[in-house]
Amino acid sequence: MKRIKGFAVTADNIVFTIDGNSLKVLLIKRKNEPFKNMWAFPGGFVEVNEDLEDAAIRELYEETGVKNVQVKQLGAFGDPKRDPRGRIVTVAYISFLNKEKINLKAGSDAKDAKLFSADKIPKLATDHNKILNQAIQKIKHENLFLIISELLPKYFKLTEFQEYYEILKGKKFDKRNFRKKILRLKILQKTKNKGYEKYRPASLYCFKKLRQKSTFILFNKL
Amino acid sequence: MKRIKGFAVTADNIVFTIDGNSLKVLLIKRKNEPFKNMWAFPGGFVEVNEDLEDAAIRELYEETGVKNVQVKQLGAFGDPKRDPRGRIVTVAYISFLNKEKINLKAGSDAKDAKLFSADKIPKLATDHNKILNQAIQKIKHENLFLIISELLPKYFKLTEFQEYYEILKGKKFDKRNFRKKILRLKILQKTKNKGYEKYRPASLYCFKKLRQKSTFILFNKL
DNA sequence: CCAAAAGTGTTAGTGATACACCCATGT
DNA sequence: ACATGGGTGTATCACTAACACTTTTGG
Repeated sequence: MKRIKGFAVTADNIVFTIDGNSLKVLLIKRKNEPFKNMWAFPGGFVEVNEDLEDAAIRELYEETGVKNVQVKQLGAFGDPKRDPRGRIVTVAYISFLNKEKINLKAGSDAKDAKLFSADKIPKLATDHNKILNQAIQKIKHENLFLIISELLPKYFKLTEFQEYYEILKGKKFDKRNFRKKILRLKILQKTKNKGYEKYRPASLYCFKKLRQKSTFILFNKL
Repeated sequence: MKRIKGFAVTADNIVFTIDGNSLKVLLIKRKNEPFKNMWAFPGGFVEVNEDLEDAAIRELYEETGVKNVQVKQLGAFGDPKRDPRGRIVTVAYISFLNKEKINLKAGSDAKDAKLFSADKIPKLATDHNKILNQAIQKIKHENLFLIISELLPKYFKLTEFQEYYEILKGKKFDKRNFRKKILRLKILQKTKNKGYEKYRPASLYCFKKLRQKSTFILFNKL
């Protein structure tokens, strides 16, 4: 483990997905010191000529094979004692992925990659538990519809939409009221497709292509 | 102007206040290269053993004499080309100050310090215009009551509260409806003090000391 | 008594919540 | 025919928005 002179900057990814009926976080098991064998966010050093966000996306790809991700910055974490190698400031990025897109592969820096339920997180490397808590707080106060649109597949049932909403909010909603509320917003489009299942097939919906203005309206509606 | 090897990290302060009838931002005129003589946020290099937030608070004090500030992180900005001296990542912090507390003094790195109306900002050093826009966007989606509580003096008239709210929202509200709404939230306490002015004196209010729970409720009410 | 800001109530509309049954399909 | 999840309407309540006059004070 070599010490670092001056400042170094890392980019870390907090990748959320919904699987089964809970919110999950993608973590990797560290292969190297420091924090060897502990679970941590996928991430790593930003290169000197690389943009912070690009570094996050690159690291995520290298360590987990995940591609084409939209990331959103959570913030910088720079406690002087957060890394024994020296002064390492990390910039954390949040992303949301449909579970189908997560094709777990262990990369260079990771022995193993795994999804953990957000409410059953082990002790993570360095300050990653603190960062994760902040991320979870943040998403609770964000526009859930935008988040859900990233988590859902292209076509989905209203019931699935509601399930995701309930997982993110952490509580149940009345089906009739929920449907009225969503449909009133006119952000969804009913398609002619029907889900094929054991029982009565549901209508499938997709998101309308939004213009600037409607995105803004959405923002204020929760 | 000396070049920097590897990474350096700075902390910048975006200080908002309300003065007259507009939202203002505190800027300093840079004394040194790069961006000499341009307006910029008060800020500077984080020391190797210093926490990011502490650095922001220290720099703000050194450059403007402002003390006892609560700062909130906006995020990290790290375009590789944002500073000609090399790779400098900045972490930006937002704070809100009652105008009385801003006692402008030009410090080591600043020739001059001044409040600018948020809608009349000149071309600033490096990416500071971009950062400021992001800060303004952020506060529009934040809990205005918490922000107003930092901007107002300890005792204030409901009319002042409403003025501040209107400035932050960028529109006018009906006085009767506004008062009903605020008072219904029960976050304010009427005091026995009365403002002394030319005309009919107004009751002065202050914020109740909030417990955890009410802070949370507040959060969801806008 | 005049000027200026403080203070106060009612009504109509809109969105949120609570609540229970029938429908379409596969087996 | 039954089991399962899909789909629908109505009544109440709370909050929002529109709207104008009286009160208190200093000069």
